[in-house]
Amino acid sequence: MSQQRTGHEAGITGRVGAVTPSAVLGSQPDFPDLPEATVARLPEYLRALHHLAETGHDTVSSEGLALAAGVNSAKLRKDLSHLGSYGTRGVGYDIEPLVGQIEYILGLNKRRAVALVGVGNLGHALAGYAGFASRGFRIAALFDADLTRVGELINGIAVRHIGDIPEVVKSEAISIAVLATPAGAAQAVADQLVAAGVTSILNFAPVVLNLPEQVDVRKVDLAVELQILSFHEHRKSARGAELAKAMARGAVNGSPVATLGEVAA
Amino acid sequence: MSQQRTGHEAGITGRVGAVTPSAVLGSQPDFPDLPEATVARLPEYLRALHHLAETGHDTVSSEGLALAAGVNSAKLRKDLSHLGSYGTRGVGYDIEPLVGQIEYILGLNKRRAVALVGVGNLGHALAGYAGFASRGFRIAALFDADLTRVGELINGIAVRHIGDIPEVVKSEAISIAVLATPAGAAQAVADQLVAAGVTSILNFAPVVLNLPEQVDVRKVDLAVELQILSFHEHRKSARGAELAKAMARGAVNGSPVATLGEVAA
DNA sequence: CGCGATTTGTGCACCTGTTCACAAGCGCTT
DNA sequence: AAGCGCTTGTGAACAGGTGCACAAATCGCG
Ligand SMILES: NC(=O)c1ccc[n+]([C@@H]2O[C@H](COP(=O)([O-])OP(=O)(O)OC[C@H]3O[C@@H](n4cnc5c(N)ncnc54)[C@H](O)[C@@H]3O)[C@@H](O)[C@H]2O)c1
Ligand SMILES: NC(=O)c1ccc[n+]([C@@H]2O[C@H](COP(=O)([O-])OP(=O)(O)OC[C@H]3O[C@@H](n4cnc5c(N)ncnc54)[C@H](O)[C@@H]3O)[C@@H](O)[C@H]2O)c1
Repeated sequence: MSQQRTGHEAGITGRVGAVTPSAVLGSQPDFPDLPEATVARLPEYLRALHHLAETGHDTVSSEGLALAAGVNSAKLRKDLSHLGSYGTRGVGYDIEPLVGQIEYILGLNKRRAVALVGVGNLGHALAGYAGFASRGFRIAALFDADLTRVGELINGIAVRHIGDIPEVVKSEAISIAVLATPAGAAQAVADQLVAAGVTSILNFAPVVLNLPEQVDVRKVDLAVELQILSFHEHRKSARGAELAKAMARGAVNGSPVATLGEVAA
Repeated sequence: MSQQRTGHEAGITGRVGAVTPSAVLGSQPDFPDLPEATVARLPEYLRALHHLAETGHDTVSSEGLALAAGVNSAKLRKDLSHLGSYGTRGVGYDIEPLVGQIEYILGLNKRRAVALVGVGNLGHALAGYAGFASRGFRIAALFDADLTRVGELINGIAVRHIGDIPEVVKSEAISIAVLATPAGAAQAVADQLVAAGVTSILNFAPVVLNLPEQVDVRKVDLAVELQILSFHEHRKSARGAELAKAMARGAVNGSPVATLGEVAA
C-alpha cells in the first residue's frame, strides 16, 4: 500500500486559522489559514526535505517530493500553494527556503520546550529518543509521581516530582507536554498540567482526556493502530475465503469466467 | 479541545470493503463495507465499552458512549448502524453483544500473533507493554540484528536474529509486524518481513516505506505529532499577538468596541 | 529570440465524511 | 390499551478533502 496511513483520520474539521477572533484579524499574510489535513502532512514534507537536503539536493519537483513523502503530487502542490509560492514552474521547489517556510509555519524556529510526565517503561524510551532533539524539541523536564524515581538522571536530565509541575512549567515556559502515565492517572495529571499553563498535550495513555476547549490534545494508541491493522487482516482473509468459495461455485457451475463477467457487468 | 485527534487525517479514501474482487462477492452480510473513518473509530468505542462493562454497566446510550469515546453522538450512531442494529430505541445499546460484534469485525476473536523487530530503546518498551496482550494481541516473536542482543529474554520471550524471520513468521503464522528499527534499516527489514509473509506493518521509524499494494502500513511518528501541536501553539500565540495589536489599534482610535463590532458585521 | 520541454498552481468535479433534525420504535406508566 | 418520554437509525444538506487536467510560467537550447 503506497499511500500510507499516518494517524488522525477522525474528527478533523474546519480550517485551522478560522478561530474565534478571526473576524478582527482576517487571515494574516504571515499566518495563512491552513486546512487541518495540510497541517498534518507538513511534518512529513519537512522530514523528506531534510533528507533530500542531506543527500545533496538543492531543488526537488512536486513529483519527487511527493514520492519521498508518500502522497500524490497534486495534493502536495496544493498543500504547498497554501504556504505561498515557493516553486518555480519548469524547475521545482528550492529546498532551503521551503524548509524555512515550513519550519516557520510549524513554529519550529525556536526550539520548543517539552515536558514528559510518567517516566516508566515507555517514558524512559521517549526520554532517550534522539529524534526529539533533532526535530525541533527540547525535553525541558521529566516528571514522575514515584518518589523512588525522582532524582534519577535520564539522558542528563533529572526526574522531578509532579508536585513541581507548576513551578517548572512556568520557569521553563513549557507549553507542550507528553503524557506517559498509566491510564488511571492521566486525567488528573493532564488537569495539573493545564492548570500550570500547558496548552498542548500528546497523550499515550488509552483514555479520552476531558480538557478545556483551548487545549490541543493528540492521542497515540498502539493498540488502536494494531486493531485497525487487524481489521484489514480480517477483511483480507474474509474476502479471500469468499473469493475461493465463489470460484468453487463457478467451477462447479461449469463456466466460472462467464459468471464473473456477468456479475461484474 | 473535547474533540480529540487520534491519528491518520491524511490519505484516507474509499470504502474499505470495495476491493478488487467485490463484484463477485457483493458486500457480505457478515462483513459489511465500512467507511475507513468508521474503522478507525471502532477501537476507541471498544475500549470505552470495555471500560463501561468493567464499571458495571449493561447498556449505554449513544450519548453516553460518545462521551466516553470522545466523539459526537450522531457520528457514533451512524458508525454503529454500519455494523447492523445493536441498539434498542428508547433504551440504548446492549454492551455485551456490541463488544462481541466490534471484536468480530476487528478480527479480534482469535488473538493475533505479532512480531516486533528492533529491540532497542523503544522496542524494549513495546515488548514489555501489557496493553498489547490485554487488547487482543500476542507478541509471538522479537527480532534484532544485533548479535549481542540475540538470546536476551524480554518478558519471557527470547530475542531472535532477523535471519530467522522467514522461519518464525511461517511457523507462528504471523501476519502483523511492528517495526522499531532505526530509519536506515526500516525499508530493508520491511522487505524481509513482507517476503516472509507479513501483510500488515506498524512502522515507528520516520521513513516512508515502499511496499506492495496489498500490504497495509500504518505509521506512528512522535515528532510529527509534536510538530502538529507546535503548529497549533504557534497559531495560538500569533493570533494572540495580532489580537492584542488589533485591540491596541482600536483603543488608540478611541472606539475599540465599535471597531470590533463593525469589522465583525 | 523564439520554441519546446518541463513543472507549477489551480479550477472543477467528485467523493467521503460530518452533522442536523426528525420519524420510527421501544418500554414504562397509568 | 393508549399515551408519553426517551433513544435509535437515517435522509438530506453541508463541509472538507482529493485528484484530474490544463493553462500559465519558466528554463534551456538551438
Ligand atoms: N509501554 C508501551 O510500549 C506503551 C505503548 C503504548 C501506550 N502505553 C501507555 O503509556 C502509559 C505508560 O506505559 P508504561 O508501560 O510506561 O507504564 P509504566 O507503569 O511502566 O510507567 C508509568 C509511569 O508513570 C508513573 N506515574 C504513575 N502515576 C503517576 C502520576 N500520577 N503522575 C506522574 N507519574 C505517574 C509511574 O511511576 C511510572 O513511572 C500507559 O498509559 C500505557 O498504556 C505504553
Ligand atoms: N525511542 C523512542 O522513543 C522513539 C520514538 C519515536 C520513534 N522512534 C523510532 O523508532 C526507531 C527505534 O528507536 P530506538 O530509540 O529504539 O532506537 P535504538 O537504536 O535504541 O534501537 C534500534 C534497534 O534496532 C536494531 N536494529 C538495527 N538494525 C536492524 C536491522 N536491520 N534489523 C533488525 N534490528 C535492527 C538495533 O540493534 C537496536 O536494537 C527509530 O527509527 C526511531 O526513530 C523512537
